[in-house]
Amino acid sequence: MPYPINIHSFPQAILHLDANAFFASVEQAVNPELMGKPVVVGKERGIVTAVSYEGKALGIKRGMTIREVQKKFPEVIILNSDYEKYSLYSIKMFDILKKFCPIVEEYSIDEAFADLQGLRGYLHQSYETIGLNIKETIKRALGIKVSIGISLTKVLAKIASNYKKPDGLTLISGREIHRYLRDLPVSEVWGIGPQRAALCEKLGIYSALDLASASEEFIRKHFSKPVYEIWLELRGIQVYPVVASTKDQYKSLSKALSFVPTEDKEFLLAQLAFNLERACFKARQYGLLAKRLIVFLKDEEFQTHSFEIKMSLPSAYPKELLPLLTQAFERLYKKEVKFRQVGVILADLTSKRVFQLSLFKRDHSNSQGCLETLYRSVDKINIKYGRTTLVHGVCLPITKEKPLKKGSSLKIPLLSINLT
DNA sequence: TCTGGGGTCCTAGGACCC
DNA sequence: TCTGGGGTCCTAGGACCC
Repeated sequence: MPYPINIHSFPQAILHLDANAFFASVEQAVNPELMGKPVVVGKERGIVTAVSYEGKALGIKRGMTIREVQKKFPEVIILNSDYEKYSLYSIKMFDILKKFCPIVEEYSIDEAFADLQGLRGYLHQSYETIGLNIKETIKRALGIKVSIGISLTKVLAKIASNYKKPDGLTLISGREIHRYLRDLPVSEVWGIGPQRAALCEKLGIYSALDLASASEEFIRKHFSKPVYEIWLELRGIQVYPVVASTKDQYKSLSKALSFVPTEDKEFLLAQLAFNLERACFKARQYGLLAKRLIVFLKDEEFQTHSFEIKMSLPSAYPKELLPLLTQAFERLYKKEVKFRQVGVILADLTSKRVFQLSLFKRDHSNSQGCLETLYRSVDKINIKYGRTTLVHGVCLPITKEKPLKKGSSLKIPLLSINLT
């Protein structure tokens, strides 16, 4: 396939790799019988989380209910999602990419950026050849098709990888940028969401080229910093570096659940407490402790109301955090307002090991040590018998009448204990 | 004591992404 | 996709301090 591109005009180059319909592709790769057939993942949630290209061709989209798919397309193969399997494939895929270019940023489970600058000379290959080799190696080793885009900046590389979707390879050189931006709606540029797109339209900017051609003065006058940076990237000026790092370190960690809007105070607090349990559980699994706790409620108009509490000692233990959660909730709750979602964020996360080695040296005689021991046992039981076997009593009213939104399946705790 | 200007830090809320 | 869940980063405004 010809790529009529002057690859010698690259002063710098960034590659974006995007696995196509990743979860469904992995399932097809694992089970060759599924190859070429419409496959849908997300059975356990009742909602389509991923669709193979054969399924997309039928008109199946993300977010559809599984029931609807079964009814309309009985031939479709419907599977539970298996994150561990996908993570494994993700790691293998990125490992291959790293063999070609050492500087790789794992952006999400199925996307990565790589800095190609200087590699052309080093590998004695054109960027196009490098891209093709990466694609072929991944296809051969893993049975997965990916799309690759190569251009001057991250934003342009994103546009390039998106240009030809299943199994594509697109290079955008400096002198060709305008050709790719001309027919691209500004709302499809990475970083331009509904709000910024609406502002663009108001200012007479419709295509990505309109945005890129605006003057610096105009951009600075009407837009915020992120849009200014996108503007630079569209013009081929690198703003966002490729940060080589594995994406396994969280800066924050959150849990939230939506329900039919209610002002039931006991119910809302129970939901919050349950979210806190889940967030803390996850933090403990990663060996993390939080220095800040943020509690938020979303009202019927989708406005969020949040309150932040700083902990004197980092924690991932509901026993310690529940009183703080309750305080925060009291400040945010208004009895005349209905809320549709509540959640917690654990922020300023630090590694448990580092914290303990420096301060406590695994001393179990202090309260933190006791809590850690206690929760280690709780976690063992919950892992063995289900995540909500042991929870704090305050969570129990989540089982109250409030019907949950479609598709959500909340497991009801078997047992609650008062951890003292 | 008042006025003014300017810097930094913090926090609640927004916007966006996958 | 009339809006699910889990992340990151930015910003406006207040508090506080010279």
